[in-house]
Amino acid sequence: MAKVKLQSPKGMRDILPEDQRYFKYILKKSDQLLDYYGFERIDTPMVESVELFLRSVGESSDIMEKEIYTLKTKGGDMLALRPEGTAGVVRAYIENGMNVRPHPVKLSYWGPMFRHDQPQHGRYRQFYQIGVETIGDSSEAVDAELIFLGYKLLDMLGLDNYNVHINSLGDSYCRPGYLKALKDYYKNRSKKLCVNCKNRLKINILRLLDCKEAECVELSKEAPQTVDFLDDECKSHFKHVLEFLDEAKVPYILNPRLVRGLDYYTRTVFEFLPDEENSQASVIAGGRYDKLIEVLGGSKTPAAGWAMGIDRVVLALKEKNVNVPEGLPKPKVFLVQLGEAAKRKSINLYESFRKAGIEAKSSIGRDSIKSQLRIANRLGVRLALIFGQKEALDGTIILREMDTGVQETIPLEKIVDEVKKRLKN
RNA sequence: GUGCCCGUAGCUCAAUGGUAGAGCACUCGGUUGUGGUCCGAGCGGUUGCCGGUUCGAUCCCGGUCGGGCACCCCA
Repeated sequence: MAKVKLQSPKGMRDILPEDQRYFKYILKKSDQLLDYYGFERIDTPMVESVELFLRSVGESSDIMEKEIYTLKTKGGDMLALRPEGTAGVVRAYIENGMNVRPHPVKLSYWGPMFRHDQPQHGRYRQFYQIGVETIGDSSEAVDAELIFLGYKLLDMLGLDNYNVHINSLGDSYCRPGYLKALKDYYKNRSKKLCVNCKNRLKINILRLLDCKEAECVELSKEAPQTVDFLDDECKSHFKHVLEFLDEAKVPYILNPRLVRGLDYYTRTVFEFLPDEENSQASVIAGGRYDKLIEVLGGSKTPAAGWAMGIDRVVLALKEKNVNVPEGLPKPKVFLVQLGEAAKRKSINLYESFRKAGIEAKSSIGRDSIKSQLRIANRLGVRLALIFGQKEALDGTIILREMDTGVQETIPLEKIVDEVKKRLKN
Protein backbone atom coordinates (compact mmCIF):
# COMPACT_ATOMS: atom_id res chain seq x y z
CA MET A 1 0.00 0.00 0.00
CA ALA A 2 1.32 3.37 -0.97
CA LYS A 3 2.12 5.72 1.84
CA VAL A 4 -0.25 8.61 1.66
CA LYS A 5 0.40 11.70 3.65
CA LEU A 6 -2.48 12.16 6.00
CA GLN A 7 -3.94 15.57 6.45
CA SER A 8 -7.07 17.10 7.80
CA PRO A 9 -9.90 17.46 5.29
CA LYS A 10 -10.10 20.68 3.34
CA GLY A 11 -11.43 23.55 5.38
CA MET A 12 -11.13 21.61 8.62
CA ARG A 13 -8.31 22.17 11.02
CA ASP A 14 -6.92 21.26 14.38
CA ILE A 15 -7.39 23.62 17.23
CA LEU A 16 -4.05 23.33 18.97
CA PRO A 17 -3.44 23.67 22.71
CA GLU A 18 -2.22 27.24 22.33
CA ASP A 19 -5.53 28.25 20.77
CA GLN A 20 -7.76 26.49 23.24
CA ARG A 21 -7.65 29.40 25.61
CA TYR A 22 -9.60 31.49 23.13
CA PHE A 23 -12.38 28.96 23.01
CA LYS A 24 -12.34 28.63 26.76
CA TYR A 25 -12.52 32.38 27.17
CA ILE A 26 -15.40 32.82 24.75
CA LEU A 27 -17.40 29.94 26.16
CA LYS A 28 -16.83 31.07 29.72
CA LYS A 29 -17.98 34.61 29.02
CA SER A 30 -21.01 33.46 27.13
CA ASP A 31 -21.93 31.06 29.90
CA GLN A 32 -21.70 33.82 32.45
CA LEU A 33 -24.03 36.02 30.47
CA LEU A 34 -26.46 33.44 29.15
CA ASP A 35 -26.80 31.64 32.46
CA TYR A 36 -27.80 34.86 34.10
CA TYR A 37 -30.39 35.53 31.46
CA GLY A 38 -31.90 32.12 31.97
CA PHE A 39 -30.75 30.26 28.89
CA GLU A 40 -30.47 26.54 29.52
CA ARG A 41 -27.93 24.49 27.70
CA ILE A 42 -29.05 21.94 25.14
CA ASP A 43 -26.93 19.61 23.04
CA THR A 44 -28.31 18.10 19.91
CA PRO A 45 -26.70 15.64 17.48
CA MET A 46 -24.22 16.90 14.93
CA VAL A 47 -26.03 14.76 12.41
CA GLU A 48 -29.72 15.01 11.60
CA SER A 49 -31.98 13.80 8.83
CA VAL A 50 -31.60 15.73 5.59
CA GLU A 51 -35.32 16.32 5.72
CA LEU A 52 -34.98 18.53 8.78
CA PHE A 53 -32.75 21.02 7.01
CA LEU A 54 -34.66 20.78 3.79
CA ARG A 55 -37.76 21.92 5.60
CA SER A 56 -36.18 24.49 7.89
CA VAL A 57 -33.28 26.10 6.10
CA GLY A 58 -35.06 25.96 2.76
CA GLU A 59 -34.64 23.99 -0.41
CA SER A 60 -33.51 26.93 -2.49
CA SER A 61 -31.02 28.24 0.04
CA ASP A 62 -27.35 28.03 -0.80
CA ILE A 63 -26.90 25.82 2.20
CA MET A 64 -29.12 23.13 0.79
CA GLU A 65 -28.16 23.66 -2.81
CA LYS A 66 -24.44 23.37 -2.44
CA GLU A 67 -23.13 23.41 1.10
CA ILE A 68 -24.80 20.56 2.88
CA TYR A 69 -22.78 17.48 3.81
CA THR A 70 -24.97 14.46 3.35
CA LEU A 71 -24.36 10.84 4.08
CA LYS A 72 -26.25 7.65 3.66
CA THR A 73 -26.29 5.23 6.57
CA LYS A 74 -25.93 1.50 6.16
CA GLY A 75 -29.62 1.30 6.85
CA GLY A 76 -30.31 3.65 3.97
CA ASP A 77 -31.26 6.79 5.90
CA MET A 78 -30.24 10.09 4.41
CA LEU A 79 -28.53 12.17 7.06
CA ALA A 80 -26.75 15.50 7.00
CA LEU A 81 -24.03 17.12 9.07
CA ARG A 82 -25.76 20.07 10.66
CA PRO A 83 -25.04 23.31 8.79
CA GLU A 84 -26.50 25.40 11.61
CA GLY A 85 -27.99 24.93 15.04
CA THR A 86 -31.53 26.24 15.09
CA ALA A 87 -33.16 23.43 13.16
CA GLY A 88 -31.85 20.80 15.54
CA VAL A 89 -32.85 22.74 18.63
CA VAL A 90 -36.35 23.25 17.31
CA ARG A 91 -36.60 19.60 16.40
CA ALA A 92 -35.54 18.73 19.94
CA TYR A 93 -38.05 21.18 21.37
CA ILE A 94 -40.88 19.49 19.49
CA GLU A 95 -39.69 15.94 19.93
CA ASN A 96 -39.23 16.28 23.68
CA GLY A 97 -42.54 17.96 24.25
CA MET A 98 -40.89 21.06 25.59
CA ASN A 99 -44.03 22.99 24.73
CA VAL A 100 -45.40 21.97 28.14
CA ARG A 101 -42.65 23.90 29.89
CA PRO A 102 -43.22 27.44 31.01
CA HIS A 103 -42.66 29.74 28.08
CA PRO A 104 -40.57 31.16 26.75
CA VAL A 105 -38.20 28.24 26.66
CA LYS A 106 -34.74 29.74 26.46
CA LEU A 107 -32.05 27.46 25.14
CA SER A 108 -28.40 27.85 24.29
CA TYR A 109 -25.96 25.55 22.55
CA TRP A 110 -22.50 25.47 21.13
CA GLY A 111 -20.63 23.11 18.88
CA PRO A 112 -19.31 22.43 15.42
CA MET A 113 -21.33 23.12 12.29
CA PHE A 114 -20.49 21.97 8.79
CA ARG A 115 -20.78 23.62 5.43
CA HIS A 116 -19.13 22.52 2.23
CA ASP A 117 -17.99 25.96 1.24
CA GLN A 118 -14.78 27.37 -0.18
CA PRO A 119 -12.50 27.99 2.82
CA GLN A 120 -11.30 31.50 3.37
CA HIS A 121 -10.27 33.88 6.09
CA GLY A 122 -12.54 33.14 9.04
CA ARG A 123 -14.47 30.57 7.11
CA TYR A 124 -14.08 26.87 7.60
CA ARG A 125 -16.00 23.82 6.57
CA GLN A 126 -16.14 22.77 10.16
CA PHE A 127 -16.73 25.85 12.24
CA TYR A 128 -18.02 26.52 15.71
CA GLN A 129 -21.05 28.42 16.83
CA ILE A 130 -22.63 29.52 20.03
CA GLY A 131 -26.35 30.01 19.65
CA VAL A 132 -29.40 31.04 21.62
CA GLU A 133 -33.08 30.46 20.98
CA THR A 134 -36.06 31.95 22.78
CA ILE A 135 -39.07 29.83 21.96
CA GLY A 136 -42.69 30.63 22.66
CA ASP A 137 -42.79 34.39 22.91
CA SER A 138 -43.70 36.73 20.10
CA SER A 139 -43.11 39.96 21.92
CA GLU A 140 -40.75 42.66 20.76
CA ALA A 141 -38.91 42.45 24.03
CA VAL A 142 -37.58 39.05 23.07
CA ASP A 143 -36.06 40.30 19.84
CA ALA A 144 -34.57 43.21 21.68
CA GLU A 145 -33.23 41.10 24.51
CA LEU A 146 -31.53 38.76 22.07
CA ILE A 147 -29.90 41.60 20.21
CA PHE A 148 -28.91 43.20 23.46
CA LEU A 149 -27.32 39.96 24.60
CA GLY A 150 -25.35 39.66 21.40
CA TYR A 151 -24.15 43.19 21.80
CA LYS A 152 -23.35 42.66 25.45
CA LEU A 153 -21.50 39.43 24.80
CA LEU A 154 -19.23 41.04 22.23
CA ASP A 155 -18.64 43.85 24.65
CA MET A 156 -17.76 41.44 27.46
CA LEU A 157 -15.34 39.71 25.13
CA GLY A 158 -13.57 42.98 24.54
CA LEU A 159 -14.98 43.62 21.08
CA ASP A 160 -16.72 46.96 20.96
CA ASN A 161 -16.45 47.79 17.29
CA TYR A 162 -19.56 46.02 16.08
CA ASN A 163 -22.79 47.48 14.77
CA VAL A 164 -26.15 45.84 14.64
CA HIS A 165 -27.64 45.85 11.17
CA ILE A 166 -31.34 45.29 11.39
CA ASN A 167 -34.36 44.90 9.16
CA SER A 168 -37.83 43.42 9.21
CA LEU A 169 -38.97 40.94 6.61
CA GLY A 170 -42.63 40.94 7.58
CA ASP A 171 -44.61 37.80 8.11
CA SER A 172 -46.72 35.41 6.11
CA TYR A 173 -49.51 37.98 5.88
CA CYS A 174 -47.62 40.91 4.53
CA ARG A 175 -44.63 39.34 2.91
CA PRO A 176 -46.49 38.03 -0.14
CA GLY A 177 -47.51 41.58 -0.99
CA TYR A 178 -43.96 42.68 -0.73
CA LEU A 179 -42.65 39.83 -2.78
CA LYS A 180 -45.16 40.63 -5.47
CA ALA A 181 -44.09 44.27 -5.54
CA LEU A 182 -40.50 43.15 -5.73
CA LYS A 183 -41.27 40.81 -8.56
CA ASP A 184 -43.12 43.52 -10.47
CA TYR A 185 -40.24 45.87 -9.97
CA TYR A 186 -37.68 43.45 -11.29
CA LYS A 187 -39.81 42.03 -14.06
CA ASN A 188 -39.11 44.90 -16.41
CA ARG A 189 -35.52 45.20 -15.36
CA SER A 190 -34.43 41.61 -15.41
CA LYS A 191 -32.17 42.18 -18.39
CA LYS A 192 -29.86 44.26 -16.27
CA LEU A 193 -29.43 41.62 -13.62
CA CYS A 194 -26.43 39.36 -13.28
CA VAL A 195 -26.75 35.71 -14.21
CA ASN A 196 -27.22 34.59 -10.65
CA CYS A 197 -29.93 37.07 -9.99
CA LYS A 198 -31.86 36.09 -13.06
CA ASN A 199 -32.05 32.73 -11.46
CA ARG A 200 -32.90 34.16 -8.06
CA LEU A 201 -35.79 35.99 -9.64
CA LYS A 202 -37.51 32.65 -10.06
CA ILE A 203 -36.33 30.84 -6.98
CA ASN A 204 -35.64 33.20 -4.12
CA ILE A 205 -36.40 36.74 -5.04
CA LEU A 206 -35.48 38.19 -1.67
CA ARG A 207 -31.87 37.34 -2.26
CA LEU A 208 -31.74 39.78 -5.17
CA LEU A 209 -31.42 42.48 -2.57
CA ASP A 210 -28.07 41.51 -1.20
CA CYS A 211 -26.34 40.69 -4.44
CA LYS A 212 -22.98 42.46 -4.63
CA GLU A 213 -22.83 42.85 -8.41
CA ALA A 214 -22.67 46.54 -9.28
CA GLU A 215 -25.69 46.55 -11.58
CA CYS A 216 -27.76 44.60 -9.10
CA VAL A 217 -26.78 46.89 -6.25
CA GLU A 218 -27.82 49.84 -8.39
CA LEU A 219 -31.17 48.28 -9.14
CA SER A 220 -31.80 47.28 -5.56
CA LYS A 221 -31.44 50.87 -4.41
CA GLU A 222 -34.66 51.77 -6.12
CA ALA A 223 -36.39 48.52 -5.30
CA PRO A 224 -39.35 48.44 -2.96
CA GLN A 225 -38.31 48.05 0.65
CA THR A 226 -39.70 45.54 3.06
CA VAL A 227 -40.52 48.11 5.69
CA ASP A 228 -42.93 49.88 3.36
CA PHE A 229 -44.98 46.75 2.98
CA LEU A 230 -45.19 45.67 6.58
CA ASP A 231 -48.71 45.35 7.85
CA ASP A 232 -49.69 47.23 10.98
CA GLU A 233 -48.74 44.44 13.33
CA CYS A 234 -45.35 43.83 11.80
CA LYS A 235 -44.68 47.52 11.59
CA SER A 236 -45.55 48.00 15.21
CA HIS A 237 -43.44 45.02 16.18
CA PHE A 238 -40.44 46.39 14.35
CA LYS A 239 -40.94 49.86 15.74
CA HIS A 240 -41.05 48.54 19.26
CA VAL A 241 -37.95 46.46 18.80
CA LEU A 242 -36.11 49.59 17.74
CA GLU A 243 -37.47 51.49 20.71
CA PHE A 244 -36.20 48.83 23.04
CA LEU A 245 -32.80 49.05 21.43
CA ASP A 246 -32.77 52.83 21.80
CA GLU A 247 -33.61 52.44 25.44
CA ALA A 248 -30.91 49.82 25.93
CA LYS A 249 -28.44 52.06 24.08
CA VAL A 250 -27.63 49.41 21.53
CA PRO A 251 -26.47 51.18 18.38
CA TYR A 252 -28.10 49.85 15.24
CA ILE A 253 -28.17 50.57 11.55
CA LEU A 254 -31.38 50.14 9.60
CA ASN A 255 -30.56 48.15 6.54
CA PRO A 256 -33.51 47.64 4.20
CA ARG A 257 -31.45 45.32 2.06
CA LEU A 258 -30.62 42.93 4.83
CA VAL A 259 -32.18 39.56 4.14
CA ARG A 260 -30.85 36.31 5.43
CA GLY A 261 -29.78 33.18 3.70
CA LEU A 262 -32.22 30.98 5.52
CA ASP A 263 -35.85 30.69 4.58
CA TYR A 264 -37.26 30.48 8.05
CA TYR A 265 -36.92 34.07 9.16
CA THR A 266 -39.93 36.31 9.72
CA ARG A 267 -40.08 39.88 10.92
CA THR A 268 -36.85 40.87 12.66
CA VAL A 269 -33.54 39.89 11.13
CA PHE A 270 -30.18 41.22 12.25
CA GLU A 271 -26.47 40.86 11.85
CA PHE A 272 -23.49 42.16 13.79
CA LEU A 273 -20.86 43.61 11.51
CA PRO A 274 -17.57 45.30 12.35
CA ASP A 275 -17.19 49.06 11.92
CA GLU A 276 -14.95 48.88 8.91
CA GLU A 277 -16.82 49.73 5.80
CA ASN A 278 -17.79 46.97 3.42
CA SER A 279 -16.90 44.31 5.90
CA GLN A 280 -19.05 41.28 5.41
CA ALA A 281 -17.58 39.28 8.22
CA SER A 282 -20.65 39.08 10.33
CA VAL A 283 -19.92 37.59 13.67
CA ILE A 284 -23.43 37.16 15.02
CA ALA A 285 -26.57 36.78 12.96
CA GLY A 286 -30.11 35.83 13.66
CA GLY A 287 -33.72 36.83 13.74
CA ARG A 288 -37.25 35.84 14.44
CA TYR A 289 -38.70 32.66 12.99
CA ASP A 290 -42.34 32.47 13.96
CA LYS A 291 -43.25 29.84 11.38
CA LEU A 292 -40.47 27.36 11.80
CA ILE A 293 -41.90 25.29 14.61
CA GLU A 294 -45.11 24.70 12.69
CA VAL A 295 -43.18 23.89 9.57
CA LEU A 296 -41.28 21.23 11.48
CA GLY A 297 -44.44 19.69 12.86
CA GLY A 298 -44.95 21.46 16.15
CA SER A 299 -47.83 23.64 17.15
CA LYS A 300 -47.90 27.28 16.21
CA THR A 301 -45.12 28.79 18.33
CA PRO A 302 -43.20 32.00 17.80
CA ALA A 303 -39.46 32.04 18.38
CA ALA A 304 -36.28 33.96 17.77
CA GLY A 305 -32.56 33.43 18.13
CA TRP A 306 -29.07 34.03 16.89
CA ALA A 307 -25.77 32.29 16.36
CA MET A 308 -22.26 33.58 16.88
CA GLY A 309 -19.29 32.35 14.87
CA ILE A 310 -16.66 31.41 17.43
CA ASP A 311 -13.84 31.12 14.90
CA ARG A 312 -14.47 34.66 13.75
CA VAL A 313 -14.54 35.91 17.29
CA VAL A 314 -11.19 34.24 17.90
CA LEU A 315 -9.76 36.04 14.86
CA ALA A 316 -11.19 39.32 16.05
CA LEU A 317 -9.71 38.81 19.53
CA LYS A 318 -6.31 38.15 18.00
CA GLU A 319 -6.54 41.11 15.65
CA LYS A 320 -7.53 43.42 18.46
CA ASN A 321 -4.93 41.95 20.78
CA VAL A 322 -7.50 41.34 23.46
CA ASN A 323 -5.93 40.01 26.59
CA VAL A 324 -7.13 36.43 26.87
CA PRO A 325 -6.16 34.44 29.97
CA GLU A 326 -3.60 31.67 29.64
CA GLY A 327 -5.00 28.21 29.27
CA LEU A 328 -3.16 26.92 32.30
CA PRO A 329 -2.08 29.00 35.26
CA LYS A 330 1.63 29.75 35.42
CA PRO A 331 3.41 27.21 37.60
CA LYS A 332 5.17 28.58 40.66
CA VAL A 333 7.19 25.54 41.60
CA PHE A 334 9.13 22.91 39.71
CA LEU A 335 9.80 19.58 41.30
CA VAL A 336 13.13 18.08 40.22
CA GLN A 337 13.29 14.36 40.90
CA LEU A 338 16.41 12.25 40.86
CA GLY A 339 16.46 8.51 41.20
CA GLU A 340 13.87 5.84 41.79
CA ALA A 341 13.21 6.43 45.48
CA ALA A 342 12.63 10.14 44.99
CA LYS A 343 10.38 9.60 42.01
CA ARG A 344 8.23 7.18 43.97
CA LYS A 345 7.80 9.63 46.82
CA SER A 346 7.24 12.51 44.45
CA ILE A 347 3.78 11.42 43.48
CA ASN A 348 2.41 12.20 46.91
CA LEU A 349 4.52 15.30 47.27
CA TYR A 350 3.19 16.66 44.01
CA GLU A 351 -0.33 15.91 45.12
CA SER A 352 0.18 17.78 48.39
CA PHE A 353 1.02 20.90 46.40
CA ARG A 354 -2.12 20.50 44.39
CA LYS A 355 -4.14 20.25 47.61
CA ALA A 356 -2.44 23.37 48.91
CA GLY A 357 -3.46 25.20 45.74
CA ILE A 358 0.09 25.74 44.57
CA GLU A 359 0.68 25.35 40.85
CA ALA A 360 3.54 22.93 40.44
CA LYS A 361 5.21 21.24 37.50
CA SER A 362 7.53 18.33 37.13
CA SER A 363 9.05 16.27 34.39
CA ILE A 364 8.85 12.78 35.70
CA GLY A 365 10.50 11.02 32.79
CA ARG A 366 13.75 12.93 32.79
CA ASP A 367 16.79 11.82 34.69
CA SER A 368 19.39 14.54 34.64
CA ILE A 369 19.15 17.41 37.02
CA LYS A 370 20.48 19.64 34.29
CA SER A 371 17.64 19.10 31.88
CA GLN A 372 15.08 19.35 34.65
CA LEU A 373 16.41 22.68 35.81
CA ARG A 374 16.46 23.84 32.22
CA ILE A 375 12.78 23.17 32.01
CA ALA A 376 12.18 24.85 35.34
CA ASN A 377 13.92 27.88 33.99
CA ARG A 378 12.02 27.87 30.75
CA LEU A 379 8.74 27.67 32.60
CA GLY A 380 9.76 30.70 34.59
CA VAL A 381 8.99 29.17 37.96
CA ARG A 382 10.16 30.99 41.02
CA LEU A 383 11.15 27.99 43.08
CA ALA A 384 12.73 24.68 42.19
CA LEU A 385 12.54 21.77 44.59
CA ILE A 386 15.35 19.29 44.25
CA PHE A 387 14.48 15.86 45.51
CA GLY A 388 17.18 13.20 45.06
CA GLN A 389 18.31 9.90 46.50
CA LYS A 390 19.92 11.53 49.47
CA GLU A 391 16.96 13.74 50.30
CA ALA A 392 14.49 10.91 49.87
CA LEU A 393 16.49 8.95 52.43
CA ASP A 394 16.86 11.84 54.88
CA GLY A 395 13.30 13.01 54.50
CA THR A 396 14.41 16.44 53.31
CA ILE A 397 14.25 18.43 50.11
CA ILE A 398 16.30 21.26 48.64
CA LEU A 399 14.51 24.50 47.93
CA ARG A 400 16.17 26.66 45.31
CA GLU A 401 15.29 30.26 44.52
CA MET A 402 15.67 30.42 40.76
CA ASP A 403 16.49 34.12 40.61
CA THR A 404 19.41 34.00 43.01
CA GLY A 405 20.39 30.37 42.97
CA VAL A 406 20.30 30.35 46.76
CA GLN A 407 19.40 26.92 48.15
CA GLU A 408 18.23 25.65 51.48
CA THR A 409 17.54 22.15 52.76
CA ILE A 410 14.10 21.82 54.30
CA PRO A 411 12.48 18.90 56.15
CA LEU A 412 10.05 17.24 53.79
CA GLU A 413 7.04 17.67 56.05
CA LYS A 414 7.56 21.43 56.19
CA ILE A 415 8.14 22.03 52.51
CA VAL A 416 4.58 22.89 51.53
CA ASP A 417 4.31 25.50 54.25
CA GLU A 418 7.72 26.90 53.44
CA VAL A 419 6.84 27.24 49.76
CA LYS A 420 3.55 28.87 50.70
CA LYS A 421 5.40 31.34 52.89
CA ARG A 422 7.94 32.22 50.24
CA LEU A 423 5.38 32.68 47.51
CA LYS A 424 3.60 35.25 49.61
CA ASN A 425 6.51 37.66 49.44
C1' G B 1 -18.26 26.27 -7.86
C1' U B 2 -15.01 30.53 -10.39
C1' G B 3 -10.51 33.67 -10.67
C1' C B 4 -5.51 35.14 -8.93
C1' C B 5 -1.22 33.86 -5.82
C1' C B 6 1.42 30.11 -3.10
C1' G B 7 3.53 24.87 -1.38
C1' U B 8 11.71 23.27 0.59
C1' A B 9 13.00 20.42 8.05
C1' G B 10 8.08 21.72 13.82
C1' C B 11 8.59 27.44 12.57
C1' U B 12 10.93 31.49 9.46
C1' C B 13 13.49 31.22 5.12
C1' A B 14 18.02 30.08 1.60
C1' A B 15 20.02 27.30 -2.74
C1' U B 16 21.35 25.11 -7.75
C1' G B 17 18.74 21.79 -14.32
C1' G B 18 23.20 17.22 -11.51
C1' U B 19 18.62 14.39 -5.51
C1' A B 20 19.43 20.40 -0.33
C1' G B 21 21.39 24.18 3.72
C1' A B 22 20.88 28.31 7.80
C1' G B 23 18.61 30.49 12.06
C1' C B 24 15.05 29.41 15.75
C1' A B 25 12.84 25.25 18.22
C1' C B 26 13.63 20.27 20.13
C1' U B 27 17.13 16.34 22.60
C1' C B 28 21.86 15.50 24.75
C1' G B 29 26.74 16.93 26.40
C1' G B 30 30.57 20.63 28.32
C1' U B 31 33.49 16.85 35.96
C1' U B 32 30.44 13.09 40.53
C1' G B 33 23.38 15.71 41.56
C1' U B 34 22.45 22.31 39.67
C1' G B 35 19.04 26.44 35.00
C1' G B 36 19.30 31.12 32.38
C1' U B 37 24.49 33.37 28.71
C1' C B 38 28.27 30.69 25.99
C1' C B 39 30.36 26.34 23.28
C1' G B 40 29.65 21.57 21.01
C1' A B 41 26.91 17.45 19.16
C1' G B 42 22.43 15.11 17.75
C1' C B 43 17.50 14.84 15.83
C1' G B 44 14.95 16.39 11.82
C1' G B 45 13.28 16.78 4.66
C1' U B 46 11.86 10.54 -0.51
C1' U B 47 11.99 19.75 -1.62
C1' G B 48 2.90 18.26 -0.82
C1' C B 49 1.55 14.18 -4.32
C1' C B 50 1.32 12.04 -9.43
C1' G B 51 2.87 12.32 -14.28
C1' G B 52 5.63 14.72 -18.49
C1' U B 53 10.11 17.17 -20.84
C1' U B 54 15.34 15.96 -19.93
C1' C B 55 21.11 11.89 -19.72
C1' G B 56 19.39 14.08 -15.01
C1' A B 57 14.41 18.11 -11.81
C1' U B 58 13.41 20.61 -5.79
C1' C B 59 14.03 24.31 -9.68
C1' C B 60 10.64 23.78 -16.46
C1' C B 61 5.44 21.91 -17.99
C1' G B 62 0.61 19.52 -16.84
C1' G B 63 -2.57 17.51 -13.35
C1' U B 64 -3.93 16.78 -8.35
C1' C B 65 -4.15 17.80 -3.12
C1' G B 66 -3.64 21.58 0.39
C1' G B 67 -3.16 26.85 1.88
C1' G B 68 -4.01 32.29 1.16
C1' C B 69 -6.98 36.17 -1.12
C1' A B 70 -11.27 37.77 -3.92
C1' C B 71 -16.13 36.35 -5.80
C1' C B 72 -20.60 33.38 -4.80
C1' C B 73 -22.42 32.74 -0.02
C1' C B 74 -22.14 32.89 4.98
C1' A B 75 -20.98 32.36 11.27
